Amino acid sequence: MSDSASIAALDRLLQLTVLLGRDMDESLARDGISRSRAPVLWVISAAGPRTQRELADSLHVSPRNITGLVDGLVADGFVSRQPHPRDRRAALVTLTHAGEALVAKLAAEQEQFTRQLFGEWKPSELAAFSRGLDRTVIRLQHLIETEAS
Amino acid sequence: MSDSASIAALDRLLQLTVLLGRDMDESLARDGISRSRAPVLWVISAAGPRTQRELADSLHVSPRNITGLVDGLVADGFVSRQPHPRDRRAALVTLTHAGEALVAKLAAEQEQFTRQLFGEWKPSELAAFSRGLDRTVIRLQHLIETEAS
DNA sequence: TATTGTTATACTCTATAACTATA
DNA sequence: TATAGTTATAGAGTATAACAATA
Repeated sequence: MSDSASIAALDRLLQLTVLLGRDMDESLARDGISRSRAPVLWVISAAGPRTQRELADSLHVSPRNITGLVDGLVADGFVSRQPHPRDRRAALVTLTHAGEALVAKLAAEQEQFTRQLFGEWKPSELAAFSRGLDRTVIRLQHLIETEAS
Repeated sequence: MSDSASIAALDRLLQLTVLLGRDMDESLARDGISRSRAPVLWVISAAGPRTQRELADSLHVSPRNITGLVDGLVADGFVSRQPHPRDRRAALVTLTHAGEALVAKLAAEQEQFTRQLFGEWKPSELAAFSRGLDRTVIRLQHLIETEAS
């Protein structure tokens, strides 16, 4: 039955989601940040200083929520609100030195985690797995879009 | 570089985790339950009536947290607290008829979701992907255990 | 003494709605 | 008028600590 094989695959995927979430939470907690706040840093690190509206759109959360996340990051010294050069309503959320250092640390830890997770795999195995992940992501995005409409 | 291929694989895995979480949240919300409460039903459905202590251990959350989750499930009519036959301190959290119906509905939806996600895959592709998931879960469980010690 | 589950308390994350300052 | 971000308010989920009832 190909059906039961699919169900087993999804079960494992969901299990993996839970384990990955738990591991990430603990790892991030050791670095003094949470799973909700970390993506704020990643977006700014990748795209440069952003307004809170842009962050809210990128992360698919409400503007009010971003206010709270940024408040926390400011209190912990990882970002600062800089005046927007052309719009006095908006603030540009910008990485501090500590924020940049944290992003670098998170990236290094993620690299080490990757090595622990996939280091012993044969290239052909990794390639097949990656193709599977690709297809699943694409399929899932399509499902979400068609559901939303 | 096999290294960059691993990093790309983990990136996709994390992306998949986010998408899967979002989709699950919405799907569960339509059924009138949350991502924190649903696993309570799954455990009871699979293993029979459980004490709150057992649920807390199974789900790796605090007993206090289980009190709140069960309170919500009781209020929504999906479970009831039955007296424990041999321990008057404990209560056995038990599925109601509505709870059993909900679990059946969730299982059916998950099956349909599986078909949408993997239905068009070739058996060989699915098998390779599943093996990859298996290995990743096992490796991750091992990492978590060694970290904890 | 130890365990079960509660009350007390507190924090994070999330949302909607009303409001202020600016565009 | 419209937009950016705030205050006000509310609710879910999470945790620790102190406590009552029972083992």
